[in-house]
Order: sequence, then structure tokens, then C-alpha cells
Amino acid sequence: MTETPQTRSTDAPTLPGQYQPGEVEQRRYEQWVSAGLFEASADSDRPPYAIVIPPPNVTGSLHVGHALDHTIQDALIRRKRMQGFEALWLPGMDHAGIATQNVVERQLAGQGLSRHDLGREKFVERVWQWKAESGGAILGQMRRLGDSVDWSRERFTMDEGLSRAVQTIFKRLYDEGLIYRAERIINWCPRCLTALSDIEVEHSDDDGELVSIRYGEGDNSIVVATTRAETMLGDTAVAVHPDDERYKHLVGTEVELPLTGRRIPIVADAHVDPAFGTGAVKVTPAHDPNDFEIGQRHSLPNLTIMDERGVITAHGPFEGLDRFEARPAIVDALREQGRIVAEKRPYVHAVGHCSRCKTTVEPRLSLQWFVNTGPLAKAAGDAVRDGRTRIEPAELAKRYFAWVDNMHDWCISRQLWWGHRIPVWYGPQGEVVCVGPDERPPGTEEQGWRQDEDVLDTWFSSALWPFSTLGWPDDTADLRRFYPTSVLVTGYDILFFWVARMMMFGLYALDGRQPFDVVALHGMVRDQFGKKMSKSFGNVVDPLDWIERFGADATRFTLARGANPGSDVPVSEEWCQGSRNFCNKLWNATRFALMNGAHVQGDLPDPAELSTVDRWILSRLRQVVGEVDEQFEAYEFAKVCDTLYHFAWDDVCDWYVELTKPVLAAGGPAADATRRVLGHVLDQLMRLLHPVIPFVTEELWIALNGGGTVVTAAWPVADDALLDPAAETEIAALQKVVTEVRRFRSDQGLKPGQRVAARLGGLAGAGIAAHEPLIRALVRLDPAGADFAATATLAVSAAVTVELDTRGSIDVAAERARLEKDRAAAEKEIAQCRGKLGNAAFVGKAPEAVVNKIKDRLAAAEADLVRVSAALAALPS
RNA sequence: GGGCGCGUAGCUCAGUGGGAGAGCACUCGCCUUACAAGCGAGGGGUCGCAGGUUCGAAACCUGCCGCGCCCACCA
Repeated sequence: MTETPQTRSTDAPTLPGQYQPGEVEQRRYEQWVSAGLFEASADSDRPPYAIVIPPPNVTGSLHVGHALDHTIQDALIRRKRMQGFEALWLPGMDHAGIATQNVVERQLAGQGLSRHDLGREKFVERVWQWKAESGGAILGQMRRLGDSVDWSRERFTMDEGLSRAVQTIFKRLYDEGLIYRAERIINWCPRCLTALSDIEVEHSDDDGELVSIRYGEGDNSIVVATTRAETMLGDTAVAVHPDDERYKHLVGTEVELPLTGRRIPIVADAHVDPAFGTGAVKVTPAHDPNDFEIGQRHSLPNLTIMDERGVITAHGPFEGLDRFEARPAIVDALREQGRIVAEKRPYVHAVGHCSRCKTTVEPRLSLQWFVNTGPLAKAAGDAVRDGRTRIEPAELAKRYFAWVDNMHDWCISRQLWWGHRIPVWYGPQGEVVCVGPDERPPGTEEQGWRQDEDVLDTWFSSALWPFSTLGWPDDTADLRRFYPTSVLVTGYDILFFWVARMMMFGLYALDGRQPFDVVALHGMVRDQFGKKMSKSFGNVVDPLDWIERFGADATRFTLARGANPGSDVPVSEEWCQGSRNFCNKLWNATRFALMNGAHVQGDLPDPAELSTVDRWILSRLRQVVGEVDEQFEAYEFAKVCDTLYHFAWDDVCDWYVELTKPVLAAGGPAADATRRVLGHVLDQLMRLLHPVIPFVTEELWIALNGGGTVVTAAWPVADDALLDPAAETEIAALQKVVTEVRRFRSDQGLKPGQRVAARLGGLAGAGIAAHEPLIRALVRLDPAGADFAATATLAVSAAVTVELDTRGSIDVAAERARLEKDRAAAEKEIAQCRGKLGNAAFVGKAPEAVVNKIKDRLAAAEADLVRVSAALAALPS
């Protein structure tokens, strides 16, 4: 890429000709932090506005999805801060139990070590080391992004205070019977060697094979269908539906289980679907959740035939085989005995995988801790139903309800070392004691007491985040002031993982007070074709890379500009370049202002003393402030960006700045007034854009104001006194003339610099007579002299005509083609409007405003037709 | 299997009952003294298909086709 700065020697700039973000950003960020601008106070009298950051995992560095998440939060926080709220954005990180442990275990594996080689204590020490490195990198990235977080309140889920919160709520739930220990079938990862909750399991459709196996002999035999033949070693029954006539005579009898010699009963259970397979199900209570339920109902033994690594432990020829080796081996053995009745392969069915390592999950019977989610989930659902918490966009609330209304109990114990250890001690006499945060263990190891080896699911501590970070369980000033937090910003992908659980625990711990008033959900960052980012695809964006090349502002603007509520955000390098260009546009507009002596000085002049052009831009500004406010309140960040982009680029740069040039050049009081308006408009524009692109706006705002900081400058207020419809109409008419003349010049190949003598007619009729000098300046028209010889007459509107002396022949054919196109368009419009107005049903039923609009359109089209026809007739042949 | 959503310009997406839009890409012309990371002008869409409701449908309803996501213990 060759991007050579081009600075003109004729410039005497206050600012360099191009915006260089790198230099500005780091300097400004350090200034903001050292000035304490991001620190919130718990005892100011401003209204509170608080956001707790979704704590990034300490598993690595921030990706572009975090950059999106942070940009949105920072924009919300910065705007509220400017609006005079006591704005707290609380930063922190998550220990991310299984994920982080996996990262460190992989590092160890690189050295040929396992965590067991180090032992629990050393291993945990090692993870803390990793946390320090990774966490440091993350904090650095947040600074580069410009996150206006309160660093004095940074938290980590394994801080002492947060660990106390964990222990406190565990004890409370335990004492109330909402946490219990039970032997259940849970999701087990044979590679991570730990239990997983339902949501840590991803289902995918995998190829398997469905085999039908004959159990027993002759008339008393029964055929079962299964995709998991290897578990037959652990079968303790066969189940059929109670109403299934085919098998009624067999219920209560026993069959011999092949390969084992064991005899197992045939039971009737309503769970069985008679229409599926053979209508008979092998029952393996220790290795299948449904079978476990059946086993419970029929008092069947639970026969475990696999160890924690998925290796067969049942005595016999298959002992020692991995579960995936055992399956074909057992099918082969059964086939040799002639017991395979039918095979169907491939048979596609849903299989669960560990969300961390993708290993196929094994249902496993084991003793684990659970949260009884019933009452908690009910409360979490109700809080959204009754509006205490609002989900944005509202459509996603359906997913939330579907989840909380059907929640299973939550398995919270993990056979890991990195995390909050379960605060339960077991005594020599079988005692079980849950220890509260300020209590001592009930006895020593020497006395035969030992603490539960397991740690808690990482989501247990993150579920407390909105209040543990504010000091709960203590009644702190922060908690009183900032809870409930104002809004939670996160991706829809963790609506269940995290949001629902924060709702459950927040409502429980704080007596029905919701953890946040609003949940604002955004989507995932994708590439420019809407494809998911993945390393194998090579389309992953590193936010730091963009920040270095285009600036943090450009990166943020690119993300915010794609952020429609709840939907995915496509980004590309080209778009980021466009954002960088936008920042540069702002830079140069300000540079122009400063070069012309425009900066912020006192209050605006009275509107009566201002030119139409000045009143027009102020009116536009007023409208933009209103729109942006609405869009911010609706979390429509893409629209905020779009509105401001077009206001800045189209209205301010392309029109207002161009219109001010002749005025400024002329000097005098008019120029003074315009300078003040230009300074004001840019000042307000920087404020409006500051939440999204904080750095460049700070730099330019300071340049315009001669000091201070936009970080705490007041957010613009929509002032109706600035609305000026008359000025807007006038400038629209002016724009039409200018555009039309430019169109002609372009079509005719007239060089942009070439001056043309012209006579403008009908400006007074259009109410823009006063703007004639501006129009002439913008399209380089000179007054017509004595030797004026019109070679083209442009009919710009019904009123306005422009006669041009091009001193040469014009391209008549091109102009005719253009006019005929216009005529066709006008005729079509006329026919359409007349059709409508001739329709009695339309005129009778449509609202009057709509009918009037059609009438106006018809009148305009008719006038257009007259004008175009006249122009056509006037064309030389 | 259940649920949700999407299909509008080459690409990514706004638009949700009354004249088809934006950014990027594309074409043409320009170093016009803020900005070539720029300026001006322009081309391009029977709004997935088929019915229906309505004076009027890109939008509302039904069906179909195509795509995506979430949830799920049918072996």
C-alpha cells in the first residue's frame, strides 16, 4: 500500500493535512486516565448510570467481538457522562475455569507434562502466572480501544471479595436447599475429565449407525435398536411401551443379554416410542439419561462399564478398549453370533460435544452438586415478563423465555483445579458441612476432615458479577448507588450462559431487585460476506492490527456502524478504511475552520442576525441532535453512525463549508457571524460523535475550543428555537439549481475550472434571489456581458432558468437524450398520479394528506413536463 | 423433533401500508487554495416464487422454494 501524505507548501495549517491517529490516541488516553475523568463517585448528586463489563476470559487476548462489545458500552457510557450522569463503567476479567485450565494444560503438554505432574497447588500457581500475562495484555488492549472504564474499580472473578460473594451465596442456597448433591447422569468430557452443564455441550448431527440386535432366543427373543452398541454390556433391562401389543406377552419375562450371559428383565415404560426402530429399547441406566430415568422407575441396577476416560471396564474381551473401538468390536462379535438383524449406516443423529474441546460427551453417572433452578428461573422469567428488565431487541426475549421456562437443574461442580473450590467439608463420620465465608473449616485434615475436591462452574461466579463487583455481600456505597446497573451489553450468544444466570442470582441475592434495567444484545462480528470468522478461513480480524493501521476511532466506527440491534456485524478492511477516511474528513473540516478563523467563541448570535445558510445548518443540526438521541436510546448504533456520517459529510462538508467560502472570503460582519456558526456546528458535531470516536473528536474539540476536554463537555440539547423550515426550503431550492447546473456541465464535458457566462432567471420566483452570488460561485458562473450569446437554456425548475454562454457548440444529442429521459419520467409520473386521483376508491378512502401529496406530485410533474418540453423545443436541431 | 429469523443494487445491509435507499464496488470528468484518505456527475433492483387482504403491498396473511441460527435425553 502506498499512502504518501501530500501536504501543500502553500498551506499555513494549524493542523497537519492528514489525521495521524496513532500519535494522538495514546497521548489522549493517558491524559484522560490521569485526569481521573473515568472515575465514578458513589456519593455525587448526579443520577447514576452504570455498566459492568462482560468480563473477558483470561484465556488470551481480545478479539474483534470484544472490540464491538466495548465500543457499544463505551459509546453509551460516554454519552451519559456528557449528559451529566454519574457514569460508571466497571472493568474486569473472568477466570474462565475450564477454558483457562485447558490453555495452561496445553502449555504443559508442550513440555511433556500434565497438571498431575505439578500437583494441585503448583498447577494453580502456574495458572495465576498465566492470568497475570494474559490479563495484562487484555488491559493494554482496552486502553488502545479507548475504553473509558473506571480502573480504580477493576475486578477479577477470583478476587478475594468476589470469592467471598461466591461462598456467601453458595452457603445461602445450600442452607435453603437450593443447592444439593446427588448422583445423576451428567454430561462428562472424557478428555477434560470433568462434568459439564447442559449449555457447555454442543449438539451436532453426526453420522452413526443404527443396528438392531436380537436379545434372547426363539419366541422369547426381542430385537432392540441402538446407535451405541458398546453400552449393551451395561444393559440391565429391555423396555417396551406398555400398550405395545407386539410385546405385551414378554413384559415381566427375562431374556439373556448376549456376550455376557446375564439375564435381564423386559419392562414396560411409557417413555418408549413404539414407532421408533423395533419399539424395544435396551436400557443402560449408568450410561444414558433416559435409561437412568427408566431404571429409577423400575428399580434397575446401575451398571457402570466405562471409566472416566471412556475405556471399557466390564470384564471380558472388550475390557481396556476405548468406547469407539469397542463399538465395532462388539458389533462384530454380535454379528458372528448371528444377532445383528439389521444395520443402517450412515444414520444421522444428534451427538453432544464438549464446547471447549469438541470431544464427544459421555453421559456418566456420578455424584455432583446441583442448583435447583426451579424458583430461581421462575423469578428470572418474571422479571422480564413484568418489565423490570427489558431485553433489546424485544424479539430475543422469546429465546430468553424458552430457556428460563424449561431449565433443568444446573450441574455446578467441575472436576478441575482452577476455580472457586466448593466450600463443603466432609467429616470422618460422614458429616457434610457447608462453610460460610467468615467461618473456619469444621476440622483439620489430621482429624479426618477434607474439603470437596471440585471447583464451581465458572458461570457460577460470573452470575454474581453485577453485584459482587460492587461489594456484595457487604452493604457498600457502590452497591447502594449503582445497583441495579443500567444496561448490560453483550452478544446474544451468551443470553443463556450468562444473562439468565445473572438474572437468577441477582434477583435471589438482592431480594427481587434485577441486576440491570436493560439487556442490549448485539450480534457476532462477521466478515464482509457475512461469513463467520475462523482461523481456518483466514478471515479473522485482529482489532489491534486495525487500530495500528487505521486508528481506534476508525475501528470503533466500523463496528458501531454495522451494529443493528441483535444482528450480526459484517466488517471488512475496506470499510475500516472508509471509517478512517471519515475521521480524516472531520479533521480537514476543522482544519478549514481554523484556517479561516472559525472557532468556538461565546454564545451563538441571535438567529435574526444570521444568514439563511447559517440558519439552515443550525436547523439541520437541531434535527440531527433529535434523531441521534432517539437512536441512542433505542440502541440503534448503526443509525447513530449513519445519521452523523451524512450530516457531517453531506450537510456540513459538502454544502455548508462550500457555501461559507464566498462569505468568509468577502469578510465583514457576515463573515464573523458565519465563523461563529461554523465553530459552533463543528463543536456540536464533535460532541455528538465523541461517544463513538472519542480520540479524533477530542483532538479537534480542543483545537476548536482552545483547551478543555470533550469527555465532560455537555451533550447537545435539541433546541427547537433553531428549527427553521423556511431556511431549509430555501437551501433545498438552491441545491437544486446548483446540482442541475453541475449536471449539465458534467454531461457537456465542460471543465470544472472553466468559467461560463450565465444569466439566471426566475430566482426571485423561487425565493432565492439573494443566493445568486453563492450559486454563481459554486458552479463557476460569471455574469453575462454585453456580448452574451446563450448556447444553452437550462430549465431547472418551473420558475428557474439558467442561460449559459459556453462560447462553443454544445452536445445537443446528449442534452436531448437527457431531456427526453426527464420527459418520459414526468409523463410516467403524471399518468400514475392521474390514475390514482381518478380512482374514486382511493380518493374516498385514503387519508387526505396522502391525496394532497399525490396532487402536489401531479402538479410538480406537469410543471416539469412543460419545462422539459420547452427546453426540448429550444434545443438547436 | 421444537422454536426463532432471514431472502431488497455486484457485496453487506437499512427501509415495515402511500413517490425503491445507504456504504463499498462500478462508469465518466476533475490536483476547483480543508481534505486525491478528496471533489462533481452518473449507471445499476419486475424488493425469492405463487396466491390472498387492501383504493394501494418490498412491507400484512397463506403456501412453496432457498438460507441461517437457537433449543432438544427418541434409542
